[in-house]
Formats: sequence, structure tokens, C-alpha cells
Amino acid sequence: MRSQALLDELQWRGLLYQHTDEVAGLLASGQTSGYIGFDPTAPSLHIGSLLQIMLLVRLQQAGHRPVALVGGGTGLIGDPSGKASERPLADAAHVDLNAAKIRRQLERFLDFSRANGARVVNNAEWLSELKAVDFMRDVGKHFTLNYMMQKDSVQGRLEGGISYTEFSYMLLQAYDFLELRRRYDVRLQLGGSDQWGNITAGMELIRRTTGLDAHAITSPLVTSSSGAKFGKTEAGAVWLDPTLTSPYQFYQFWINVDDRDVGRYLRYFTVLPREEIEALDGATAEHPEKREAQIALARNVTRAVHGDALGAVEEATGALFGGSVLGISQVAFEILRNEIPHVTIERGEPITVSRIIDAFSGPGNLFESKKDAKRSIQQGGFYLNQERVAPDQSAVDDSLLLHGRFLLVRKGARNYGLVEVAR
RNA sequence: GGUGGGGUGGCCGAGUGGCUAAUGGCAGCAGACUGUAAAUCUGCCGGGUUAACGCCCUACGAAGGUUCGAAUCCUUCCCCCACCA
Repeated sequence: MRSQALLDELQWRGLLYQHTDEVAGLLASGQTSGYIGFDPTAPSLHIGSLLQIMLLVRLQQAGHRPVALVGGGTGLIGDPSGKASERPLADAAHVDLNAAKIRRQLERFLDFSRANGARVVNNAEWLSELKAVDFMRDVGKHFTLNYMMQKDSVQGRLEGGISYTEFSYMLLQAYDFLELRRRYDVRLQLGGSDQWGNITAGMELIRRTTGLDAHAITSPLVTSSSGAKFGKTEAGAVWLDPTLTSPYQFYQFWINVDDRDVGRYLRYFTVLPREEIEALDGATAEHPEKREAQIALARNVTRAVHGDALGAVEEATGALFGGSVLGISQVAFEILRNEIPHVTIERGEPITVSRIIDAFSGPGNLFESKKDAKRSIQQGGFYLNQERVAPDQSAVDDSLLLHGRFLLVRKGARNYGLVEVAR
């Protein structure tokens, strides 16, 4: 019944896309193990993978053992699922390095101590040992070309081309499932809906080679109401690694979620209980301008991913979006310094608009280029201490400095930077 | 291996010798309206420099060449697609 609770829970949260018929029986039969694979082609997981991580968390909460598989082996091949075109091969050194980083990210979400303690494994462990001839005989023989060609991941690529390497990917993932079934009695694989084909290939392989049972659950693709790809911002993906996406930017991503999406995201990405989420749904419907649901979402997810950094982030957010600049305390500025783009100017050096622009221009900075900055000023989108800067303004009066040394820079509605005069 | 078609800015996609930093759409940015939302309207949307007009640099798979001038023509190479072998 505990198991039915898991399926009900996933169902209510909108996380159940497809599953095998017997999965309810499996979950009902007692503690079992389920796994999800994570791709180490990037040095960090992003919020797309966060949904998968949360699936493992929910699995563990329901009393089962979560197994996170880092694809140190499969990452060298490349999963064609959901990809429109062939990707360049990743090099082994990077994949190794990434796998180690991703392992650490996964570890902070899972509990390793309990009876149903989590496990993190790397498929390089067995895939790198695999001999081509053995693989063809032991794995390849169980799949017909016809079966493989029918998979969506392959179908989608017939027009644009797919290499034998990526075409074979599903067999490696199938083999992973088999290995996990043998080694750790893992009977369930979870994943995004695009993984269904790979997962069922694994079930197929397990049945044919061992006769044992295997099961699958997939979650829907996360969408956004605006039609934009979920998890992408103008700056690129939203990463879990604080050096790639600062905790402040991370929090801002969630705070800015569309009213139409926030209820869904609360269900997907937090472990908040049903009543609480439903109350937030009501809050959004009644006084959306208070953004209570967004705040709850941002707070919970940021805490889960960045832990203690949440306090500083909220302090910084309050300072920037809370009210007058004069009310920002010295302490808040010191926090802000670490959360938003920040430059230091020598004391005595004259502060000018162009000096500030230079400091904040560059790829990935507040302004992409100096041209971009000039444009912004021309269009009236550049502010110092929340005061719009006129196109012909060049000097900045020292008296504007807050606490004698801080100057708040803003581009447009919500992009901030901080100038600090060295003491 | 052969024949034919194709590779254009973040994406899609026009453009077949000068009027092309390159039509259009999407995405993005700024302003107005707001709630750090959505929708809508307006403007912007390779980079450097300039108060500005402008000037310069880089760019149409890669490298060469023809030409006063090339995304557009020629050569070689790489990649993709279709058919044939």
C-alpha cells in the first residue's frame, strides 16, 4: 500500500507519463531498487535533470532504494534520444571529470544511511571492460535491426542521419539495465519520456537473457507555457553547479516562473505536501501579484540545491526588489557582492558612466558588448541606484555612493550589477 | 565508388557577381503597461571606434583561385541527404 502511495503521488504530481502494467505489483511486493541514468557530457547537471533527481528522492521516500547511474561509459557514445543531429564525441578525460562532479551533485539529494540507502554507480565500471565481440554476441544478438529502427530516437534521425555509434547507444543502455539487474537487483528504471525506448530495450534484454522481470516508469517532458524550452534562459542552461549558475541567478529563475506554470513546477520540483501546494494554487489565483507560489518554489528548490546560500540570496533579492536603495544595509551589499556581477574601482579614480560600462561589458556579463551597453542607455534601460541614466550623462557624482562606496547598477527591469570603491 | 541535391547569423529560412552586416519568422534585449508574470504596442538586435554622421574589423562548411568587386563564379577538401553500384 506504501507502493500504491508512490504511484498515486506521482500521478497527482503529474509525473507519470508512461509505465509498465506490472509496476504497481512490483512496488507493492516490498522494497525494490530503481535507477535513473545521468549523462556526464557537461560538468554539471541542470534543472532538467533535477526532475529526475526528484524522482529518485520520491522513490526513496516511498521506502525503495534509489540508484543513480552516472553514464561515464555511455557518455562516450552519446544518446540520440531527443537530439536532432549527430553530436561530436566527448573526450574521455572530460567525461571522467564530469562524472565525478555529477556524482557529488547527486549525492547531496540522496540518503545513503538508511536501510534503503542510495547507491551511485558509474557504468564505465562495466562498459569499459566490454569486448566488442562479446558485446555483439551477448547483447547484439538479442535485437533485430527492425526492432531498433522502430525506436523514436532512431526514427527521428533517419532523415538527418545517424551514425552507427549513436544508433547503438540503446544497446549500451539496455546492457546497463541488465548489469544493474544482475549486480544490485535493480528491477525498475525511471527516466524522462524520451527514455522509454531505451528503457524498454533494457527490459527486453533482461527478459531474454535472464528471464527475470524488469519495469519502467517515465515522467513527462517539462514544458513552459511560453513555448520556450524549459530550463533555458538567455544565458543558457540553468545549472546546479553554483559556479556555472550562481545561487542568485538560480533563485531568480524560479521567482520568474510564469503564473501558468508555477503550480506544476511546485509539484514537479519540490517535496511540499499536497495541501500546501493546493493552498499556493489558490494564492496565485486570488492575488497573483504577491507571487507567493513563485517565492515558495524558488525558496524550496534553491534550498534543496544550494542549501545555506538561500539566506544570502533572499537577502540580496530583498535589497534589489524590496524598495528604496537607501534602505539597503551595508551587510546586504556585502552579500550582494557575491551574488551579482561586481567590480571594484580604486578610490580616487573618477567614476564615469563609460568606466562602469567598460567594467560590465563582455560575453556573459551584464552587457554582451559595449555596443550593447550604449544601446541600453540610448533606450533608457540603464540605471544607477535605480535612477535612469540619460544618454548624455558621463560623470557620476561621488555623493551617489551608498555607504560611501557602493553603486547599484541596473540594466532593464531586473538585471543588476554592483560597483564598489575600494577602501 | 558514381550521379544528383544541400551546408547562410542562437534556431528556422530567403538570397545566385556590386544596391548585402546579408529579406522574413522564431528566440533575445530595451521602453510603455505591470506583479521581477502574461498579453499587447514601439524600438533594437555581429564587434570595435565616434557626441553624432561615419570609419574600420569579422561573418554565409574549410582552404585556395577568378574579378575592380564574391554568400553568390572556378578548384580541392570536409560533412549531410537521395538514388545507383
